[in-house]
Amino acid sequence: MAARLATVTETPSRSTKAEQTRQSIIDAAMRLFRSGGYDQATMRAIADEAGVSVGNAYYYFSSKEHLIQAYYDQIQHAHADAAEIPLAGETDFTGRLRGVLLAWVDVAEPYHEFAGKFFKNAAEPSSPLSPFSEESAAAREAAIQLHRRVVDGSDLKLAKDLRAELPELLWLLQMGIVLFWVHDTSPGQRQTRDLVDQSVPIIDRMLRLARLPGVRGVVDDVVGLIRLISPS
Amino acid sequence: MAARLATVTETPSRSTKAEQTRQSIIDAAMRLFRSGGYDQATMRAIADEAGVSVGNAYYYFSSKEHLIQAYYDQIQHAHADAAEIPLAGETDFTGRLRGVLLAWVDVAEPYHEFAGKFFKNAAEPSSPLSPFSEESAAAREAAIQLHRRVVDGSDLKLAKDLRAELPELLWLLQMGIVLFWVHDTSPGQRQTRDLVDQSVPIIDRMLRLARLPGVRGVVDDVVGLIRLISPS
DNA sequence: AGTCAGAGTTGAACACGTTCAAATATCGGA
DNA sequence: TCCGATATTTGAACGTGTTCAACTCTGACT
Repeated sequence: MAARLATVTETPSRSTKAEQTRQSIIDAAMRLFRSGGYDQATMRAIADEAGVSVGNAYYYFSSKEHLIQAYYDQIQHAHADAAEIPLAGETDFTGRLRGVLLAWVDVAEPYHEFAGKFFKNAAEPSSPLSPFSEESAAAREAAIQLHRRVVDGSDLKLAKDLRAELPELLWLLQMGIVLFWVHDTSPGQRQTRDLVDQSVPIIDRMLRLARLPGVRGVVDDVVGLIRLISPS
Repeated sequence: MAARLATVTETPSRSTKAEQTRQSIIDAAMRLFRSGGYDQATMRAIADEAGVSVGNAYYYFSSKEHLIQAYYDQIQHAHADAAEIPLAGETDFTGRLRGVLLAWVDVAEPYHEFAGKFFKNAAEPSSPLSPFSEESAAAREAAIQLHRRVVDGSDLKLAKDLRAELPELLWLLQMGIVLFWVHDTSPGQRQTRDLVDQSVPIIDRMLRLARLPGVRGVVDDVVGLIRLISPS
């Protein structure tokens, strides 16, 4: 920490004292979540680790959940980065989708033990951590945007309105996979990876089927239904 | 409460002191959950209302979650009862499914405010309240059995293996509806009722489609996948 | 009737997330 | 340079779910 002592002449405009405190609290929380899991990372321990008082931590984060949200955002960003690899090198729809979904499993793996506790809080409808909440709108939109790139960069042939709605459907698929993943206790979350491997080709075949005359009507209805229930 | 004093000569074999205490704790919890919502129903308040000490409540229920499970079971039973009406009077598949799903919304309505908090606890994978947990196996099996009756008593024509798996799929549908319902803040949960009304005909049409030659293969794969991931 | 192991019961104590009145630090303007 | 308003920081205190050593009661056996 001694190495951190400020080169005083540097303009402090970009990192005021307050910003430093805020960041040190996030950093301390990260360290404790990683090393000791969720239960060890009490607000008192986080404050201690950051070298501030409990009340001060609450000055910057109005609840423990808001502090955890930083963790959540970090996974999102790491996923977006990791997803670049399959998105850059693939044009096949199944390859792109599989790549993006498995990238999430890879990125999230270190957080798996922690995820159960996170998930618990995220499940409460009134929680800002809920994937359907107002506060998560930005993160949700970013995730949907990622799936839009999966679709747009692929050679998939689809009806216009289904193509427009597909990213949101793929996001719902991802939520389902996350739900499974949270409950997956197999080493390395192998079962979730198997689920992805098996789901993707099925999705692909269903989408091809959607062009059949008899099927098309039902698909339109499903799209209409999703549009009805999706948060927006 | 004075009216409760025991007619002493009665054989106490069926309700020992312990059983009475246990029941009075459940009853007190029910009363407080109903009147004051989840936050008011602290373990101390429950114990007070039941006329026992906090520690005693924990002697019978190893956590607040286990106490809540009694609540959960009560909804299940009420749903099973309410579902008898549509199950007795309908042979049309859509009518039966719609009736059973709406019966759930009706039965669960008084618990809606409470459900968010319950849901939060149920979401944690390690929680006994999780619908996928070991402890919930009995309740889960009962719910699937209910959907088996929806299918068996209907005039639905289906391939054998899909028919065998359909109750479990319908249970998953119900879990999805519950997820939506928890987030549904519309008065009387009207949006959830609309969702049921619109979903059921779509499900019906999809099942009819499943007999088409080109579609059948995908359906088989989906069934295989569900079989892979379902808890059992 | 007397005994005693175990069931049942108690309430103080613990650690947690959170709040808040009070203390202190910061910084632009006189 | 000093002032005052505002931003930041403190730690004791609250109510929560949960634990536990100690206590009382019950009922089966001598």
